[in-house]
Formats: sequence, structure tokens, C-alpha cells
Amino acid sequence: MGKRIVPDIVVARLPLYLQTLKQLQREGEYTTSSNGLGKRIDISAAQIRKDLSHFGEFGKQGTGYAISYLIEQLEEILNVNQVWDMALVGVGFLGHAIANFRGFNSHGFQVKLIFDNNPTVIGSNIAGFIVQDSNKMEEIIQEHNVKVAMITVDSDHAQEVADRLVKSGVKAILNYAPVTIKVPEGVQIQYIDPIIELQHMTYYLD
Amino acid sequence: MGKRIVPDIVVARLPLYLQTLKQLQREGEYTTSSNGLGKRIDISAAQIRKDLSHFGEFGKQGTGYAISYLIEQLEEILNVNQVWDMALVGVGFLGHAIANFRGFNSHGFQVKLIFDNNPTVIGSNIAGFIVQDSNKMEEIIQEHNVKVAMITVDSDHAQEVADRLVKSGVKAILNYAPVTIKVPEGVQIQYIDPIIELQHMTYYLD
DNA sequence: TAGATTGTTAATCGATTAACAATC
DNA sequence: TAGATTGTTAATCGATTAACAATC
Repeated sequence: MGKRIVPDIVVARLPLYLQTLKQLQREGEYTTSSNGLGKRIDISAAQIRKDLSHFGEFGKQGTGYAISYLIEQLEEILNVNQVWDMALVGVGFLGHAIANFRGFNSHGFQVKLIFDNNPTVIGSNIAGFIVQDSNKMEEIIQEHNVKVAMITVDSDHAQEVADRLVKSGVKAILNYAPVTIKVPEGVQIQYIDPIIELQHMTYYLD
Repeated sequence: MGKRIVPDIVVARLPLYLQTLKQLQREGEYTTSSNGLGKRIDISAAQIRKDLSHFGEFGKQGTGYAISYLIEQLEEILNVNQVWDMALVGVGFLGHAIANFRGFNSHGFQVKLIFDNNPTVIGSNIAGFIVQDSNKMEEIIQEHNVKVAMITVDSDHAQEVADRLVKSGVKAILNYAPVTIKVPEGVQIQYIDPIIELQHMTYYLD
């Protein structure tokens, strides 16, 4: 049943739908419609229905979607009806912030391993984790069967770290370093880069 | 001379081109081609040429693009041939990391003001800035004529903070809170949300 | 000059939207 | 039942790619 047939641009919107449905649930709502959901996030009702239709029929004519059911379904589709252990490589200020971030837990993720190559931080305790030596990345990640990682090292080391993560069996990398990284087919990569986003916006300013 | 006529999806790629050109420059290159640039970032040569053609003619047949010239031009197009002062609202771990981030400076941005509503941090020094009281946001931001802001408060307060930023004259908001925010026409908003990116990737994992 | 690469046009491909029968 | 809203089809719209004359 080919995942391949769903356009990636559709997949990319699902987490936003999930986030918004959870928000609606927190607000005490039990049902919503493609229209109601779309209004929240400035996406057309037609697009939401079309996107969801790639995966099944989750709504009812006349009444819309049961929020808790649609959340369950999206969590299953996105494979976050489980908790993914994550490795974090690099403990500067940003690594610290991520290690201490409380938001992962209820959304399918948790930090499990932290690495750095700086002897003065290796062995120290960050957010309850002992920082491990980067040199032992491969064995430790394999041992813990970690498939998801975040890179918060500087640009010059990001590709090298990514290569080692891939060797360790990591299949999804969230890269915070401001540089494009090459990964083999079958390994996912996404970027978080505030400067890219800021420059995108300043285009529209005078 | 309508900025309107350039598709936003094209604009969104320009910062990536700029980033990559700077990288090439650091590596000692003086020229590149649509092909060479494209290979770095997995974008087709045709697309790069098409994108750039919206703004002018920056290359030479036979030889490609002079990197320093194209950097200059892109910086001008993106309005980052100047330094934008930024306000940062919310000083948790993430706010701390952003306040201390060295990477903004050479790319057109600098943190100028930091706000929080927590009495125990107001007045304290973070990365050389005195944390100001959120209650004085409007007047202080106006006084400093700040047009760009980053939100690192929790989800429940993000919309309220955004509203106040807009009132203060801010025209571009980078929101780190995991919630969609409504802003008026003419105000730019972009999101940074690791969970969205992670869930996008886990779709492809088993 | 010959080779390389641009900027641009036209063709292709893909994504979004509008419309509506089905039905809760 | 009447009103609302789904899932889906077909039409529209927009983005990407291929191809090539121009020319450095």
C-alpha cells in the first residue's frame, strides 16, 4: 500500500492538522469540520478534505470530524502513536534548550542520548542526561537503537556528524546547523534555520 | 514594479541560495553556475535560473555567476544589506539560546530588545541585555523602531504577544510557539516548530 | 574558435479549487 | 425532514522542467 503515492507536500501538512486538532481538543471541542479546521490555519476546506482523503474516510457528512478519532488516525499515519527516542549532538546554548524542552513528550518524541566532542562538557549532566563522547556515537546509538537525531553542532561539523549518525542507523535527522546536508536515499532530513525564515520575511519589508 | 508578481515559493528559496553562495565563498570559490549551485542543495539548474530571472540578469553565458556579485544582489533583494534590530519575547531556555546566538549578525539581524513577564527575570542581564517588562513592550519597541520580533513564549500566550507586537509596529514575526497565529495583512509571520518537522519525517519511518 | 552556460519560452507536470452527489 | 458537510471528480491554476538560441 504505497506511501509513495501521497505527495510529500500533503504529508508535510498533516502535523499541522494534528497540532491544531489537539489545540481544539484542549479548548474543549469534540468535533470540527474541514471548514472550521481550515479557518484556524488558513487552509481551504477543500484542501483539508483532499489531503485526508489520501489516507481514508475520517468524517461524517453533516457533522464533520470527531476530533479525538481524527487525532488517533493522524498519529497512526505519522507513526507518532509511539515514542521515538532521539539523540542530540552538540550542547551549546541551543542543545541545552532542546535538551530541556518539555514539549516533545506528548507528541511522539523524547531525548534519550546527548553527545558532544568537548572534553569539558563530556560527562556533565544536562537535563538529567550524562553527555557522552561523540567518538562513541556509533556504538551507543546502535546499542540504544535510536532512529531519530538532532544536530546542533556548528556548520563546519554538521555533515560529518550526519554521516556518522547515518552509519549508526539513524533514519531521520533534524538539522539546526545553517548548511545543507547530504544524506543517502531512505534517510530523512529536515532543517530548522531562523535566518532563512527571517530573510524570507524581510523580502516583504522596506 | 510589483513585488507581488514574484511567487512566494520563489522568494522562500532565495535565502537558501544566499546561504549556499556564502558557503561557497568561504570555501574560496569565486564563481559558480546554476548547475554547481543546484547540486549543493538538490535544486535543478533550470529552477535556479528561473528563480533568479524574476529579479534580473546576474550571470554570464559560458562562465556562470560571480559569487560575490550574486551575494550582493540577493542581499539587496532580501533587504538584508542592512541590519534589522529584533525584539525577543520570552526568556526560557530557548530565549536564552537565541539571545546568545552568534549567527544573526553577519546575515542582517541582531537582537536588540528582550522582554519577559516574569518578575524574577525582569531586570536581569541576558547576553548583555537587560530583560524588560512585557508590559512596556509597546512603548519600548516603538521607541526603538523595531520591526522584527521573535516569540518564544508558551502557546497560550503567543497570540496575545503577537497582537501586542503588531500594535507596536512590528512587521515580521518569527514564532517558536507551537500554535498558528493570526496577523493582519501586511504583517509577515513564519514558524519554527521542531515537532512539526519531526512528525513529517516519522511518516516515512516504520 | 569551441565549449560552456545563461535567460527565456513552451511543454509538462502537479497541486489547488470549485462543484456536487451522497448521506449523516 | 432540512441543513450541513463529507469524499471525490473535473476544471483551473501554478510551478517545474526541457530545450535552445544567444553569447561570453
